[in-house]
Amino acid sequence: MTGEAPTVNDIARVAGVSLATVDRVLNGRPGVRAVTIEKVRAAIDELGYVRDRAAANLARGRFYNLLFILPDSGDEFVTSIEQKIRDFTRIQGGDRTRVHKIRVRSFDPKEVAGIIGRINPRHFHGVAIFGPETPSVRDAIDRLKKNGVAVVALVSDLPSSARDHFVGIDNISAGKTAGKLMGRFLGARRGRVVVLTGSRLARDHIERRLGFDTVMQGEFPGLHILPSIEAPEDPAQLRQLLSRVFAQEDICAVYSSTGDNRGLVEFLEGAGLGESLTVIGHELTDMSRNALETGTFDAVISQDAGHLVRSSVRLLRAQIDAVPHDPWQELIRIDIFLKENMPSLAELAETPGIVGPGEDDPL
Amino acid sequence: MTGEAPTVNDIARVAGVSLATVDRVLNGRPGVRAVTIEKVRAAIDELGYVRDRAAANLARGRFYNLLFILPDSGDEFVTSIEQKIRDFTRIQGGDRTRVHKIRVRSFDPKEVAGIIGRINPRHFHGVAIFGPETPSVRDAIDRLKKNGVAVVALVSDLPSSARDHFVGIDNISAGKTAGKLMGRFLGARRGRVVVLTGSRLARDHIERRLGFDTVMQGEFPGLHILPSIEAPEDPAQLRQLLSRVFAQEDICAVYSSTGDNRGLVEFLEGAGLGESLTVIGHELTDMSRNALETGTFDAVISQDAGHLVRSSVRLLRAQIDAVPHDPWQELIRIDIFLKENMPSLAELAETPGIVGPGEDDPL
DNA sequence: TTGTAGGCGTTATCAA
DNA sequence: TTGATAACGCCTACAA
Repeated sequence: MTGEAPTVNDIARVAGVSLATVDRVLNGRPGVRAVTIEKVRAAIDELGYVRDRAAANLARGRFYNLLFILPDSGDEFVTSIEQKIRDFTRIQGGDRTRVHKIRVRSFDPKEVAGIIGRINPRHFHGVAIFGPETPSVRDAIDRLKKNGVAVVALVSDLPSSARDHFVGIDNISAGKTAGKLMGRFLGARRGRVVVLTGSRLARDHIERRLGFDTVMQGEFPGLHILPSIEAPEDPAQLRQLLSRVFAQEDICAVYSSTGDNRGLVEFLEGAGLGESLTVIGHELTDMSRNALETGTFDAVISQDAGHLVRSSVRLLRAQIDAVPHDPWQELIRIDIFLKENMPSLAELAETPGIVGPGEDDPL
Repeated sequence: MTGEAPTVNDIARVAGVSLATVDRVLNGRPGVRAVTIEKVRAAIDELGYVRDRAAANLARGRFYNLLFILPDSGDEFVTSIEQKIRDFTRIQGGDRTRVHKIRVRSFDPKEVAGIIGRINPRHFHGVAIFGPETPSVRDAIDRLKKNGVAVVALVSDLPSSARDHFVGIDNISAGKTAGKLMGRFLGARRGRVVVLTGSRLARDHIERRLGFDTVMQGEFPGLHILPSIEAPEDPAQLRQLLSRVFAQEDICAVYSSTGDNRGLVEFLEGAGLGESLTVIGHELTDMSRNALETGTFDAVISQDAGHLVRSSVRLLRAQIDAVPHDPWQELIRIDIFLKENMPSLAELAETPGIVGPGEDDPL
């Protein structure tokens, strides 16, 4: 039951060949007779051999150099992704994975394509891209892939490209979820609904709006959805804009599909509007967490930034090594947070916490 | 930038000592002069050394033998945890971690304590326990801990014991979440609410009920919560019982705090009641997923079984190695699923999927 | 108190 | 087509 795991040596012995031959079979290298391959195979099956990947990486001297390309905005959500990349490095440091990041002028297709084009395939083995879906970006990704670099699209999918995976949520469903929740929360109430979208040239916001509208029109015809407002990134500008919008009568709800909640929350709390309206935002950030706490927000639709980062890393590594992954683990969930189920920071404080390499123990 | 990572050899060279001395300092072993320790420390800092834990484990020949103790019920939720343990083994096989599991007569304190007491600390380095909180269980855990075995409480906390961590959700908050959602979904409607609880002698169900009641009484006084019904595990029995309960007038909602939705869903669909009632259940299982799809369930409060398993394993390993963990990653979220944000099986099918050790490549 | 040498499981470089 | 043999980064006898 506790018997030590079989190793290549065991296989070699059982198959009556040398280590080198076993290795050739294991790694599908040429120069082995079919008969010999069969002998080795048989031994592998018989012993139930499973390769020790850590030892393999050690011997190979393999390092995983990964790059995250993120939009260069002050957006709370993007900032939290950056933070999680740092956390990852701190915790997982020393597992032969190095994660770098670069910020690119907010969804500027030329810039993004340029950066991708300049990636040295000998240096970076995998890239996670949070960027716009344009022909130039697509072509740059396809060239990267041709050069053997693993690629995942982050947050906003790039389905027309050759990216290996998409790491993020289905934004149409996220929009539908927001819509359903809003409709049910409002119940029999009728009125106008303000919708705020991001200024990004990205699929994610368009898709959220689409999903939201689908549900609202289909299931809650009593609510009147106003035309989308493209939210400026500067919180102060947004506040001004909102005060004009709220001059209208009969507004009963707000749906913000952006990942930046600063301007909206500041406006609502300043105007004392939060309590009376049904407000649903995106991404659990400091601002939205607070807004849930005070009752300004009724719900937040979110995707876990830490999960996005770790999932990207795992998928890139799996792609590089051509090994399988667990799709359930990599599926990013569309989180719904109410005040009641919001993960509290206090909860985390009770645990040992993320400690650095320790004064006397650089593990 | 890509410079190879520093190794013990580099430290030895820079500090002007031997590998063995470096190792002694790294592992805090005795027999090194303070001056030497300082030299080594300095070299470590200077080079920014981070230990390669995989190599360390390889050298040590370390294996992690972990044991999951689960209640022996046909419960869908427990079954899904078992499944995730198998998935973990399949995917993570070969990372020097062996996960075993044992089923214990459903929440029988004597049995559980007996099993825990019989664990050989030389064989198992870590144990995850999903069991009842009784003095005998607590004492058995405390003895285990004294023998140097890492212990986590799974799903249902054992706070009075010496367990190292709790892996699961805050069930009071989960109950509150269900209550809030139900209250808001019902809006102005009034009526009676049926509550189903598990037959387990466990904290989790008591806590859920507590949280649920708190919110209902505090925020939705128009709803009348009926006394809890302890649901029998046999679906057929539960159906019978429910048909008697539903003879009452004016029932507008059902909250089931169990993780087994078979009997309830079968009853509701059989009686054609799903659509008109507001129904909230726990745990995303085949049954509840289906019930969301058809509209029988309005929402499901859940905790990710895969996350529970992986988190337990990571925490046990971190405890065994005395290394830090990422509390954000280990925090189990209280998931809310509506039909709209339910992870679909189809979504997973598009990916490569969990493949076995492959015919020609036992990686 | 310190150092040397060998080994963990795998891969890679030779030579046979 | 095969097999010795030396790495990889770390740990652990045992020797000095």
